[in-house]
Amino acid sequence: MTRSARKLAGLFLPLSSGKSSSRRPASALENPAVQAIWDVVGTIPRGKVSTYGAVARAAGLPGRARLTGLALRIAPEAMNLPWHRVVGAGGRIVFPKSSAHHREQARRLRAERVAVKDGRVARLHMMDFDAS
DNA sequence: GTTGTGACATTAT
DNA sequence: CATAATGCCACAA
Repeated sequence: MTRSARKLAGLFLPLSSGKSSSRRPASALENPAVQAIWDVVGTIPRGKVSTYGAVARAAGLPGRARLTGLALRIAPEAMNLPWHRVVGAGGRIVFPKSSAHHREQARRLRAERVAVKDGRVARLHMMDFDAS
Protein backbone atom coordinates (compact mmCIF):
# COMPACT_ATOMS: atom_id res chain seq x y z
CA MET A 1 0.00 0.00 0.00
CA THR A 2 1.16 3.48 -0.63
CA ARG A 3 1.50 6.25 1.78
CA SER A 4 -1.95 7.48 0.88
CA ALA A 5 -3.20 5.33 3.69
CA ARG A 6 -1.21 7.49 6.08
CA LYS A 7 -1.96 6.88 9.66
CA LEU A 8 -5.05 4.83 10.28
CA ALA A 9 -6.15 7.26 12.90
CA GLY A 10 -6.48 9.88 10.26
CA LEU A 11 -9.18 7.90 8.54
CA PHE A 12 -11.42 8.21 11.55
CA LEU A 13 -10.72 11.74 12.59
CA PRO A 14 -13.73 14.02 12.47
CA LEU A 15 -13.81 16.21 9.41
CA SER A 16 -15.36 18.92 11.48
CA SER A 17 -12.20 20.80 12.27
CA GLY A 18 -12.21 24.00 10.39
CA LYS A 19 -9.74 24.42 7.63
CA SER A 20 -8.95 27.83 8.92
CA SER A 21 -8.15 26.97 12.51
CA SER A 22 -6.21 23.72 12.24
CA ARG A 23 -4.12 23.79 9.17
CA ARG A 24 -1.09 21.73 8.40
CA PRO A 25 2.24 23.40 9.15
CA ALA A 26 3.50 25.29 6.14
CA SER A 27 6.97 23.97 6.80
CA ALA A 28 8.86 21.76 9.17
CA LEU A 29 9.91 24.85 11.05
CA GLU A 30 6.44 25.02 12.51
CA ASN A 31 6.07 21.32 12.99
CA PRO A 32 5.46 20.69 16.70
CA ALA A 33 7.41 17.46 16.55
CA VAL A 34 10.42 19.31 15.23
CA GLN A 35 10.08 21.97 17.88
CA ALA A 36 9.84 19.32 20.56
CA ILE A 37 13.15 17.97 19.33
CA TRP A 38 14.72 21.41 19.45
CA ASP A 39 13.57 21.76 23.03
CA VAL A 40 15.14 18.48 24.02
CA VAL A 41 18.43 19.18 22.33
CA GLY A 42 18.54 22.47 24.15
CA THR A 43 18.49 20.64 27.47
CA ILE A 44 21.64 18.63 26.81
CA PRO A 45 24.14 20.11 29.22
CA ARG A 46 27.62 21.13 28.35
CA GLY A 47 30.01 18.20 28.58
CA LYS A 48 27.28 15.67 27.86
CA VAL A 49 25.96 14.15 24.66
CA SER A 50 22.91 12.21 23.54
CA THR A 51 21.88 10.26 20.48
CA TYR A 52 19.42 10.91 17.69
CA GLY A 53 17.21 8.11 18.88
CA ALA A 54 17.31 9.13 22.53
CA VAL A 55 16.45 12.70 21.66
CA ALA A 56 13.51 11.55 19.58
CA ARG A 57 12.27 9.37 22.42
CA ALA A 58 12.64 12.16 24.95
CA ALA A 59 10.60 14.34 22.61
CA GLY A 60 7.83 11.76 22.62
CA LEU A 61 8.70 10.46 19.17
CA PRO A 62 9.99 6.92 19.58
CA GLY A 63 11.36 5.35 16.46
CA ARG A 64 11.88 8.66 14.77
CA ALA A 65 15.61 9.21 15.05
CA ARG A 66 15.75 10.51 11.50
CA LEU A 67 13.45 13.31 12.38
CA THR A 68 16.05 14.45 14.88
CA GLY A 69 18.48 14.65 12.00
CA LEU A 70 16.08 16.71 9.95
CA ALA A 71 15.30 19.02 12.86
CA LEU A 72 18.96 19.75 13.45
CA ARG A 73 19.62 20.23 9.78
CA ILE A 74 16.94 22.86 9.35
CA ALA A 75 17.37 24.54 12.71
CA PRO A 76 17.85 28.29 12.34
CA GLU A 77 21.40 29.27 13.11
CA ALA A 78 20.19 32.01 15.42
CA MET A 79 18.77 29.35 17.67
CA ASN A 80 22.27 28.34 18.61
CA LEU A 81 21.41 24.77 19.44
CA PRO A 82 24.16 22.54 20.78
CA TRP A 83 23.88 20.26 17.76
CA HIS A 84 27.34 18.89 18.35
CA ARG A 85 26.05 17.14 21.46
CA VAL A 86 23.96 14.80 19.37
CA VAL A 87 25.73 11.71 18.11
CA GLY A 88 24.72 8.43 16.56
CA ALA A 89 24.00 5.19 18.43
CA GLY A 90 27.03 4.00 20.30
CA GLY A 91 28.47 7.47 20.48
CA ARG A 92 29.48 7.58 16.83
CA ILE A 93 29.79 10.87 15.03
CA VAL A 94 27.62 10.31 12.00
CA PHE A 95 29.33 12.65 9.58
CA PRO A 96 31.86 11.15 7.17
CA LYS A 97 35.20 10.91 8.86
CA SER A 98 37.03 13.52 6.82
CA SER A 99 34.14 15.91 6.36
CA ALA A 100 34.29 19.41 7.69
CA HIS A 101 31.27 18.67 9.82
CA HIS A 102 32.97 15.75 11.46
CA ARG A 103 35.98 17.79 12.36
CA GLU A 104 33.90 20.64 13.63
CA GLN A 105 31.80 18.44 15.85
CA ALA A 106 34.85 16.76 17.34
CA ARG A 107 36.44 20.13 17.88
CA ARG A 108 33.43 21.51 19.70
CA LEU A 109 33.10 18.43 21.86
CA ARG A 110 36.72 18.46 22.90
CA ALA A 111 36.35 22.14 23.63
CA GLU A 112 33.97 21.15 26.37
CA ARG A 113 36.01 18.30 27.70
CA VAL A 114 34.31 15.45 25.83
CA ALA A 115 36.93 13.02 24.60
CA VAL A 116 36.56 11.95 21.00
CA LYS A 117 38.56 8.97 19.93
CA ASP A 118 38.15 7.36 16.54
CA GLY A 119 35.08 9.45 15.81
CA ARG A 120 33.48 8.17 18.99
CA VAL A 121 32.67 9.51 22.40
CA ALA A 122 32.74 7.36 25.51
CA ARG A 123 29.56 6.27 27.15
CA LEU A 124 30.35 8.22 30.25
CA HIS A 125 29.33 11.35 28.43
CA MET A 126 26.00 9.97 27.31
CA MET A 127 23.22 11.61 29.23
CA ASP A 128 20.10 9.69 29.90
CA PHE A 129 16.77 11.41 29.95
CA ASP A 130 14.76 8.68 31.58
CA ALA A 131 16.71 8.04 34.73
CA SER A 132 18.30 10.73 36.81
C1' DG B 1 0.73 9.95 -7.74
C1' DT B 2 5.95 7.59 -7.36
C1' DT B 3 10.85 7.17 -6.25
C1' DG B 4 15.16 8.09 -4.07
C1' DT B 5 17.62 10.02 -0.25
C1' DG B 6 18.89 10.85 4.35
C1' DA B 7 22.73 14.68 10.44
C1' DC B 8 19.22 7.20 12.29
C1' DA B 9 18.08 2.79 15.08
C1' DT B 10 17.55 -1.95 15.91
C1' DT B 11 17.87 -6.61 15.04
C1' DA B 12 19.73 -10.44 12.68
C1' DT B 13 23.39 -12.83 10.34
C1' DC C 1 34.33 -6.39 14.42
C1' DA C 2 31.02 -5.82 9.38
C1' DT C 3 26.87 -6.08 6.38
C1' DA C 4 22.03 -6.56 5.45
C1' DA C 5 17.28 -6.14 6.26
C1' DT C 6 13.64 -3.41 8.30
C1' DG C 7 11.29 0.33 10.28
C1' DC C 8 10.72 5.19 10.18
C1' DC C 9 8.95 9.38 7.51
C1' DA C 10 9.89 14.29 5.66
C1' DC C 11 11.49 16.16 1.58
C1' DA C 12 12.74 16.99 -3.19
C1' DA C 13 12.42 15.64 -7.81
